[in-house]
Amino acid sequence: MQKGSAEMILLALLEGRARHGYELAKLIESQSESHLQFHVASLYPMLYRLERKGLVEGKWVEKAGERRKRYYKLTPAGKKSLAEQRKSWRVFVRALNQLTGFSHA
Amino acid sequence: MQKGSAEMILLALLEGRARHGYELAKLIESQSESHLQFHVASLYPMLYRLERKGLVEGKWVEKAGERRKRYYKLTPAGKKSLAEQRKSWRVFVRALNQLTGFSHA
DNA sequence: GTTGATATATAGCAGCGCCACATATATACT
DNA sequence: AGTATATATGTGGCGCTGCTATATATCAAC
Repeated sequence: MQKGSAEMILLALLEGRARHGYELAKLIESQSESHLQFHVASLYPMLYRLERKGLVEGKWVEKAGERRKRYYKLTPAGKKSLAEQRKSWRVFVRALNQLTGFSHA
Repeated sequence: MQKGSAEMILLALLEGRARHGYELAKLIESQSESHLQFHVASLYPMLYRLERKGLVEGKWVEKAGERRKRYYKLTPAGKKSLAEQRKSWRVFVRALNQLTGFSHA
């Protein structure tokens, strides 16, 4: 997995709605047909980091007959950061393509 | 700049012909219109790493009236590694696109 | 003769993601 | 009742990658 992109992916997945850690991991693995997978153990520290940076906000949710879960959602700062990361991602891919002829198709 | 991609870029640039460190840095900066730039100081350690891993091979070249330069070229292992990295890069971009709707165009 | 471009080198550091391990609960199988 | 599996979160330690700062040396230009 491409280093440095994990954060961007997490933010993107939280864009639509709040999700909890385990859900994110499963989502990434299934949606990408196991091409991307990052280890659950990496995920939680990453979420803490994002929370510490103010990009996401976590909230404990407890339901009867279920384990407690921590749902994360994007903060305004998180949305802004995601937009910037999307932009620089596009710039990067374009530049890489030009430099090396690496195709994306 | 996307972490983990520097190595791939260097290998790709050495694919055609041998180049020296400073040339690589300038090439990356100019060809990408300064969108990608990595600092000269990062470059040399990276080249040593690639050499230690057997992916490139360095050779000192001395010419009268010029500073000595160290030209690096791809080894067979380097070519193989580049091919693999290109492949997984494509897989990654496709998966990312599917997961997040990130465009590359 | 000093500045700027060319060219290489090293020490130290922070972030990112991995691995191994740990904990706890609900469900399903046997 | 016992056990395995899936769900869900947490932690300590580690290695790689790339950055910053700094150093050295030569050539061209002014």
